[in-house]
Amino acid sequence: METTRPVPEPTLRRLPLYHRLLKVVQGKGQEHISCPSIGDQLKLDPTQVRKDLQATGVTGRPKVGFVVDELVENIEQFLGWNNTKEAFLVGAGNLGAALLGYMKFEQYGMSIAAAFDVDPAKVGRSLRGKQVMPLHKLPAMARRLRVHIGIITVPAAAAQQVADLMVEGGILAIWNFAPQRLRLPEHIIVHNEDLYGSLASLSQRLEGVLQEQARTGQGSAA
Amino acid sequence: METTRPVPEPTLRRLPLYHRLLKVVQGKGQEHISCPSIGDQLKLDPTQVRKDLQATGVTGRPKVGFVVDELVENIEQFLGWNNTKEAFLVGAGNLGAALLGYMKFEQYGMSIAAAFDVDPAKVGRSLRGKQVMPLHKLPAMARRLRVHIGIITVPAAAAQQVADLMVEGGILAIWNFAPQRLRLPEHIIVHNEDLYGSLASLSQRLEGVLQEQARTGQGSAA
DNA sequence: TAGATTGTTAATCGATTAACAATC
DNA sequence: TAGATTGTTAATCGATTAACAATC
Repeated sequence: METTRPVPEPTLRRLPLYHRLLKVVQGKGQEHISCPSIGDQLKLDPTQVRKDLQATGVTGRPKVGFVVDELVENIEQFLGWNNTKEAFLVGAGNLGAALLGYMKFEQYGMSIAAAFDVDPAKVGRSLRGKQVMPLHKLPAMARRLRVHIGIITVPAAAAQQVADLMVEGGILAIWNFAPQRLRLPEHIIVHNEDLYGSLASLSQRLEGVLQEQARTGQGSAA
Repeated sequence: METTRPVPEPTLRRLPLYHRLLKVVQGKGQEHISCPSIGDQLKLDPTQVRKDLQATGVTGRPKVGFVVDELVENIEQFLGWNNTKEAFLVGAGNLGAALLGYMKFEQYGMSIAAAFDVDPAKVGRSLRGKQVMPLHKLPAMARRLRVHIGIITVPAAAAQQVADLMVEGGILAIWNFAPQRLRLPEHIIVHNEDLYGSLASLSQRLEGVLQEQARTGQGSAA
């Protein structure tokens, strides 16, 4: 029995990028598109684009390229954007509020069903149109509503405890925005967003450029 | 002349993780720590931990490990957390407000000096204690204050235009939260945060698990 | 000393990129 | 047809992991 190799993480992350471009192209009424053309617009290697698209199951025609409508449909299908999954968000602070309100996750296959918090001042009210429930109710509600995604936007110190409650509620995938690695059962899927790591990398690279400038004496005179 | 190899991106992203753990360890009064111990607590390979730490320039002692204080100091030094860099944030919406207020970036070497927006209703007011300025003033202010970091939290459609203004202002590093790839001069450092890509990956993996469950018939009965 | 841990070199692994025949 | 593009296999590249002598 052949074990189907999982689709590479980088590919999964690029698919929404293609989707966005394709929607624009679709809006212009263009029917076909080639990998070199996509690669050119997105600054990606054409071969890489082709491999990524093939992961979704589409096939193209030499000389012509791929059918735009088909590509859009396949990506949506492949990423499960058609059957929306429900999520619970824990931590109704600034970041939590931003995720609740700003992002149009519904288009991307996820709907945040409710928010949770321990702060009595927040519980019971509604935030960006979503009810804020007391945290201790999460496990029971997650089981009852069969919610499988948990979003953590609490301070680092509280993250592990929240994650434990999510697991107790049968949640299978956790999107963790707290700067804290979680200890979880093997089968749980975790994505650590880790903004500090991202910032660290950006700032270290910048440090290098600035020192280079200082050394060669080319200041901010552009 | 030997060209010093740049530190791998994944290493840079892990350094804040070590730092956080080390601060905890430091708080407990522990003086030394070994790579196997760090790896154990962070679920990372000990050799990887050693390589990462070596990138910052520290050396350890066999059998004993590394001096905690020295590690903390070296990481902070290496990531440039000691001399704080100033940043401008553009897009005073939900996410922008969250980044302005929630995150304690100051501890991590970055301070957001001001926010910008095109919305007259937002301009002139202050948000989370920071002034919101009209966008068109960004280039001149960035040059005058020698701000080198730009944070983009505007809708995708406006992102490129904002990026162009940043470049005009001499900004060297862009932290982009808009789901839009930017066309920039070669020397500009960009980090795309791309939450949709992250979500896509999470949800596709979950899809796989759910289908597996459906196939083998083990429902949510834990 | 014995044994854990470092520093370093080699092997593995996975993703990106290059090469090229097949095809429309 | 000629030539661009696909599909696929091979080469490259970089990061992770393994192996092992040096050392405290």
